Amino acid sequence: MTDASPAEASSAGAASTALAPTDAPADEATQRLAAAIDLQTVRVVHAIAAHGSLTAAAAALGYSQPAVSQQVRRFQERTGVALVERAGRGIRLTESGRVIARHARAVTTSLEAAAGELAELKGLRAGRLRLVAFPSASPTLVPELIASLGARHPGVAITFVEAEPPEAVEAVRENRADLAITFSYPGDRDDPHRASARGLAVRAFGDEPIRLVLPAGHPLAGLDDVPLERLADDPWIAGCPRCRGHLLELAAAAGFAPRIAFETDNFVAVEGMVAQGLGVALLPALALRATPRHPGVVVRPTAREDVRSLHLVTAKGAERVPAVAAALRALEALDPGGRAAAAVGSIDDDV
Amino acid sequence: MTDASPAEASSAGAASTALAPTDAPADEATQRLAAAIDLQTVRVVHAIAAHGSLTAAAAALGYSQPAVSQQVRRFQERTGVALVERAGRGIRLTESGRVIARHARAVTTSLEAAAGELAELKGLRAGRLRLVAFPSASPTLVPELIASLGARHPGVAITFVEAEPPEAVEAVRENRADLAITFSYPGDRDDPHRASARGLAVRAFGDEPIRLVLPAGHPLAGLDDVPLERLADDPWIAGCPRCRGHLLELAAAAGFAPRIAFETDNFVAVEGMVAQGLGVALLPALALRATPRHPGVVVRPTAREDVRSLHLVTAKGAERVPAVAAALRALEALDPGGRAAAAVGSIDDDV
DNA sequence: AGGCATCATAACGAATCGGCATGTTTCCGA
DNA sequence: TCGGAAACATGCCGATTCGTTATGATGCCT
Repeated sequence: MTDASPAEASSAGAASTALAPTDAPADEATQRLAAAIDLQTVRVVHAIAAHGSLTAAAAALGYSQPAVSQQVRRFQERTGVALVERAGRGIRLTESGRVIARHARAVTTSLEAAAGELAELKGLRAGRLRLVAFPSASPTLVPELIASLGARHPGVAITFVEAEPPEAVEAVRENRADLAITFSYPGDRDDPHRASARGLAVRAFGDEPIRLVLPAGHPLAGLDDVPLERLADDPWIAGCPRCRGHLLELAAAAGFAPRIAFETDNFVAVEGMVAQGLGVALLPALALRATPRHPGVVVRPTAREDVRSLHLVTAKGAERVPAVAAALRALEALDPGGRAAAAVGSIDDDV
Repeated sequence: MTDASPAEASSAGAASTALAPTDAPADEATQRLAAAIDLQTVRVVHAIAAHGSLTAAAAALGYSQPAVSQQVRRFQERTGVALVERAGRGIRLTESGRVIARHARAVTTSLEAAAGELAELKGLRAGRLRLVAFPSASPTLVPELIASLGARHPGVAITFVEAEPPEAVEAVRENRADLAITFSYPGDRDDPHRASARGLAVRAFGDEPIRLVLPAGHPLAGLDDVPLERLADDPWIAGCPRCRGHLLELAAAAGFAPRIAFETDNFVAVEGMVAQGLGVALLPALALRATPRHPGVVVRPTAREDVRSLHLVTAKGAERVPAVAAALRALEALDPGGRAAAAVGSIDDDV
């Protein structure tokens, strides 16, 4: 029967049934089989199909020959489906084996695509970082972070939204942001990192000095550091609403209640007002670092070296998210509190 | 920052890199990751994505909650890629987790398709059986097998090719056939099941009686069984080439050398010749079963109840191929040697 | 503050896996 | 026809993985 007339007799309906795509909701037998198919079997069968023998497949996979042999045998044992049959001193795939080999490509391709995307994320050639930070970080820390991160990992898409600490923390909690840069005052009554940050990961990010901003001609402008109580009678310009709380606290600690003449959350405006002699102000170092010093003001540390604490807030476990991890590393590399750069008198020497 | 103006700042080239499909030949990192992704993780992540929590995913998969928890943790440990992060008292998928969840569909779909096809094969709603059998089985065993198998498993595509035993065995060996029905004579010199069938699985399929065909008016036509030696002087009609060998052997055993007057491999023609009184013949029972008896002949068993042996030949291990297994079962259910049906005198009562 | 829901951790037993050593079968060449 | 080589099969062992139960930690809600 080499090339003799093949008297073929096909039973009725064979092709139609055999070729019908299985879009029916997997019957029980299918499900049992699907559960029995493990990736190792798929890989092994794929290798066998590609290389033609168990030995060659084993070599290609970096396994020993018996390992492959057993893998195949186990599948047969637990499913009753033979994948190979002996052919001379070698083997060949059965119909079932070829079925698996055929689908193996699709599976491994999908998995490799997934692995590729993961590698992109892990290698930070992809991924995203949704950043939230308080206003005075916007012109300082945030651009520095974005520059540093963008240079090292051009594939990471960074988005930034400005928000005060409570809203920033909430954004992380609600998964609208991956990383929040926040601050808190030592005795903050409603420190968002106390109540509302539970369930989140909060990292200390150093302390940011609080500076006194005085008109250039102020009587105390000559002092190296200024005791707050000596400004008890000066009019005050309060910064952002939250900063105002801090001012009240520091003043109380110094034994007086500040007379707040003006209020604005625009720290550039604060400087302008101080320069005009409308009052004195407390500003965090970062806010001062954002712009060149106004010629009409002088900046002095407070005698107590008051600070506010910076924090990095993420979801718990998010430190393992590559983009977040990279951002955290980049932030640590920055000068967190801005002490060095913001040291009095050397404010302008930007990095 | 609920719906405040989102001052988005995206680092350069983010989108392009992030969205570029990974058609590059998987780099090393990708390969390590691909190897680390196991099916269980994929299933677990898929379930988490679908159900929103580890507990629900565990329930859906039929596992305990810690099992799922650990599965996720192990993946993180061995790849350094976080799949979930805490969110309140629950969890949510990270970017990486969503990547896997997204591809999980493709993977499980492929696997289910494969499982479906395997189930089809296993359940014999699909599959094929390439059958080879010797000529006198063509009108008897083969149609019966096809009918029986086709009725029980309409999805199995059966093809049949007629071939003498040596070619049939070779067809199985060369994977041009899945199942061969063959025969051999007791003392067959070149029994294909001895030398050439090594490496194949050969099953005994019972013995088929050899009948004497005599002209109706032959002097020995009245005997119940005919000693062969009493036909030493009759002219003989030899059947197929291989049958001729058997005839010579049986005659030799009976102590004579048959005078072969005619030769044909067409057993219908043999009967016609015998009816014309041109000689006597030996025919296997199956050949006789194929057609109604010619009125001019009588059929008698030989005194020694000579037989030829039938065999079923498959590739080693092929008995686990569903279609082959079903065919073997169906064949065993048939009356192998055709003894009952082919018993003398009751030849015509077909099943 | 207490109760419930959810996830994390620890410890344990079972199953799986892969390697090595060795046996069996088949092919091939002298 | 008789080794020898090639290929797969098998038995056994140590290591690892996996899933379970029991228990702890945390966060949400009333």
